[in-house]
Amino acid sequence: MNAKKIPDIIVGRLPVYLRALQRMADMGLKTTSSQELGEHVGISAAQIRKDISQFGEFGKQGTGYSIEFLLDKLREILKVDRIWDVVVVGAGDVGHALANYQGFQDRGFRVAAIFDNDKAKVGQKIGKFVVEDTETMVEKIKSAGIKIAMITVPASAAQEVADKLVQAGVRAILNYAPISLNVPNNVRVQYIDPSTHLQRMTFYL
Amino acid sequence: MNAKKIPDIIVGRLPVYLRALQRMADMGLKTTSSQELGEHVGISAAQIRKDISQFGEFGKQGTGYSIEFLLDKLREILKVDRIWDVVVVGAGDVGHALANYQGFQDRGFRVAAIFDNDKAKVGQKIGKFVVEDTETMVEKIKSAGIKIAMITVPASAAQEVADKLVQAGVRAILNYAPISLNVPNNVRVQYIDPSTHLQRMTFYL
DNA sequence: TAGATTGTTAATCGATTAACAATC
DNA sequence: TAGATTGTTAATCGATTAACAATC
Repeated sequence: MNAKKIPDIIVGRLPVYLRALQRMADMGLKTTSSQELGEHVGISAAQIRKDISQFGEFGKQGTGYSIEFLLDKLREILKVDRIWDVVVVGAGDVGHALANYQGFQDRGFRVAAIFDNDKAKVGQKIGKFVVEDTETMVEKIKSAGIKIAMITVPASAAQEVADKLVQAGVRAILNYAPISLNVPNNVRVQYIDPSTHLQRMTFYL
Repeated sequence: MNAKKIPDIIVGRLPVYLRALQRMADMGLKTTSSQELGEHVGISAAQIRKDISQFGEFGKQGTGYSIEFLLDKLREILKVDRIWDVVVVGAGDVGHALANYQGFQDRGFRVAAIFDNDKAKVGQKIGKFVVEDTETMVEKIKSAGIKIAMITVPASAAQEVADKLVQAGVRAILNYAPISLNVPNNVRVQYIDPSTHLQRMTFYL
């Protein structure tokens, strides 16, 4: 489908462009240039043009890019021109925050369920969700065809949860547990670990 | 101090090595090799040796690296051989989760205060913290000499908060608001946006 | 000693930037 | 038309990998 192989690093920048364009659209802007978009996201104009041109000729010489058109194209490329169901595993503070998070709206995602293995938590209400038992998780994910999960359990349990998710057919994992996960090649993992992110900056202090 | 300029991309991998080594130490292991460490974090052995060798000769031919020794060195390099005070701005669900987060322990950080501009939230208790008024923030950060902040306010308020933080002397910002921040060159920003992270993976689904 | 593994060099690979013809 | 900005090429820059002498 994608003629040439798109480098990972380019795919990684597209959501940033998408977010900035969405913001411009919200502000009522109609068109932008690689120059202007670059200033917003801190990336050179040349690189933005190169990145976007991997997927087609979406701009016009002299006038730049139609924001709405480019938004549509980027959503299509990133496959967020639809709504993906996502499950949360772990009903602690982070799981709680994610279940209530309004920021998935309009970005292509919707929390579908939240699981925990603690019987004391199972059955509890979190926002509009009822915490479900991890024991039923694989079956539920399989039958619902869910492909995306977020792990918010302690590090000690994270690999085990990841194994179950993979078994259930999940293909993309957002991991909040502070540990590197071992998954098959066809499964993607993204890591969110505040301490790790902070440690990337203390070097420069 | 650092003889040659260390590339950003290398600095970014060090916290991942640190985390894996900490885990190995917790498991009671004494030594490791670039090979073994690489398998844990999904990075080639050659790259790990190259990265580490930027800072000194920390290994021994034939036997590899002493985990404790390498931990000490990495903590020193990343400047997390001390405890950094960090402030949280925004007392919503994410701010709440961060204020209670146990994962900063032993990673070099400690939440020192949490601020919000909503008078209804000011004075409320969150774990062991009392939410403080954003109006007092700049003064407090300055007098405490705090250099690190986490922003968990809505996107619409994030740039304004960032400006205040910079004014207060903050040099490292972990931004949970879904927006690119504009800050001076001497201030670092790391971004945590679950939707953006998820969108990096949907491309491959 | 024999085996293992580092630190480093050189080769390869990939990403970014600069520049500009094409064209709206 | 004149001015602006794209898409693309070639040049540059930087990162990764492979290989191996050094040595524990």
